[in-house]
Amino acid sequence: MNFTEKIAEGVKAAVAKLYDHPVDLESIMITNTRKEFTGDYTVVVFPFTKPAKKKPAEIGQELGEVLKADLDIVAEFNVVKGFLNLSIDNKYWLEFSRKLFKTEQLGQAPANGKKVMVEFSSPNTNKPLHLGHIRNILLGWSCSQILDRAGYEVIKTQIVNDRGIAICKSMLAWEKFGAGETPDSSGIKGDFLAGKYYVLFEQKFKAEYQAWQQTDAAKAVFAARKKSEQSEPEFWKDYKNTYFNDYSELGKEAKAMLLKWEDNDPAVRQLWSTMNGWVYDGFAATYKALGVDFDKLYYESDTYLEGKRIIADGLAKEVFYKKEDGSVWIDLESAKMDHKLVLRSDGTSVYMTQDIGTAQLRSDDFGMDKMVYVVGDEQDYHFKVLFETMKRLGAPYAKGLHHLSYGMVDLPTGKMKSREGTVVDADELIRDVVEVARVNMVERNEVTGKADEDMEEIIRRIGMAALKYFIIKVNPKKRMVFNPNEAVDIQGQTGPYIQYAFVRAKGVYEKAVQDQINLSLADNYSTLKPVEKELIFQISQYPGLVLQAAETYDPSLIANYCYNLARSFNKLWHEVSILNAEQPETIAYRVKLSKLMSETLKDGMQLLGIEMPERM
RNA sequence: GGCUUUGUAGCUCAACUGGAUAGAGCACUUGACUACGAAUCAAGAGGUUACAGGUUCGAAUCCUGUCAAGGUCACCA
Repeated sequence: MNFTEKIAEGVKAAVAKLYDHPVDLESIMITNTRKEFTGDYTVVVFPFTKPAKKKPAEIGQELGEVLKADLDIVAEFNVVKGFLNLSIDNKYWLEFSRKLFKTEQLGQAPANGKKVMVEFSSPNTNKPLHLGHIRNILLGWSCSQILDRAGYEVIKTQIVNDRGIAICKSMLAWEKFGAGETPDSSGIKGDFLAGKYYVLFEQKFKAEYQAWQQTDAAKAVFAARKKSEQSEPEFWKDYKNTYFNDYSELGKEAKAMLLKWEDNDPAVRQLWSTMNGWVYDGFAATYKALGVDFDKLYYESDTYLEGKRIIADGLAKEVFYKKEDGSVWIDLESAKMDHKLVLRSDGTSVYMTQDIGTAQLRSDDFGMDKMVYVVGDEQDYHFKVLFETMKRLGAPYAKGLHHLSYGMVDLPTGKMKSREGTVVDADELIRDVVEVARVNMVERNEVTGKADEDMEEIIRRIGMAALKYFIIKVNPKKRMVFNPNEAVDIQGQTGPYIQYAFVRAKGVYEKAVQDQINLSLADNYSTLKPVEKELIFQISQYPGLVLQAAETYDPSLIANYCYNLARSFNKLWHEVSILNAEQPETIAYRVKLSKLMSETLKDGMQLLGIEMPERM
């Protein structure tokens, strides 16, 4: 048992003894003592003022005396206002740390027999990945690592939005204007090439739309607008989709292509799989650079039919209802939501249809207990509706569905907008951060004069750590600001800072092994300085933190923890000497402590998808 | 407009889920390198936690209202 639990038990017994009052363990508030006070743990005594009918300070004094007498771990206590600060006997800290030294995999929870599926990335196949995807991918990857460590069997997946009008736009533009260009012939990465034609389509469409606005037909449409106060530019902006669907030549062609696709037209299907193939190759390269992979991919083109089948079933079970025009809806008013369309009047599927089908297919494949969707917060409502719908359909995993909703990544100038060309490309960003790491490394090497063939990998790890840590340290639900023009920090609360603490600690341990220092002498160490205790204390928090991060789906907890741990170690580093300590048992103890610290850091950072360099 | 999320130092973020004097980093000022590595450490300055009420021993955190920013309310995905 850990100290907190022992103290809680002690407080429970003491309150019963002193005030004849039962308290349950969960309601006892025990916090870590703030560093401006002496002590390790603090019991908040305010809750006991009612049953005890005494002043907080008095209760604290009485409780403290009983705890000191009854609990051998409590060495000293002091009372400040309503706070009872307890100091744990050094003896127990030492005993505790020796236990930690022997632990194999700190933080690895035993398997809980449950399966969880984590869906992340899920890009459209008409353009390359950007900064927003990076946040998504890092969150999803990190979450799956954390859940794995918390004892779940994890399946990493994504839904590839490989069909629909968007990809048809790219295909059409390529067919009309591409002149047979391929990634090989042009040297352009596949996802960028598809993106190029998507943009080209939008440009051609925009030109067509603007020309049309001058026609008499358009003028009649504008004159007949409902909101008479609306200005012409505003109206045309709102009208764009209607124009695309009802008037546009290009729109007509794109939609015709979509219909051919749905009819399995061989030529269209051929072009579709060719262009998607280019895109997948491009994505694969980006995923590799980010160090992530997936266990199973789902393609929208495969799942939308399953969705339609489930809608038909649900219609029979009266989960859904059909309107006169043939469209199918679900009434969620009893759950304080609206009516939502699940199937168009022409029988074709919508977004919701596909998600319903995908969920069912996944359950058929894996029988998961939980599923986490890593998707931006603009889709909060969509997932509320989806989860409620799955519940009503009676899916056994419905209550295990979770939307890991995260805020957008903003630029200092505001939102990223593809139309304004402010989208930060993922590949480019990765190249840039590694380049910053390289420049720094070169500067350092001019001083130290060391360089070798492993350097390239070390530089890559440092650059990626800087980028990943910057993004993952922010609480997912908050919007975050990223300035691509400023180099990603490598000093202070950053990935490289944590890597540096790791490299130091690891270096000390390796040197100790090389010098054949007798590490078993650590058992004789008995003094224990505050900086050492602080480190043990923090390391002891790690397993609980992993579980908390898993429960809250929040990798930023781990990120902030790693920083604090690294900071404590750096502090210790400056305050005391490790290999040059006076007593052999002190050296041995500190070496072991450094090793434990470095292993914990490495593990924590691995959960964030950040690799540690051997040297820096 | 309805619903919803977020407002914390100049900037980027914390705050153990209601606990003590709201903490870090960057930037700024000042000290500490003969490598157990200074990508570090120590110190200084920087705050009416958007605003106004309320709840209680105690509020950045919970409730109400106001203001600001974002999202959403498609037979788009």
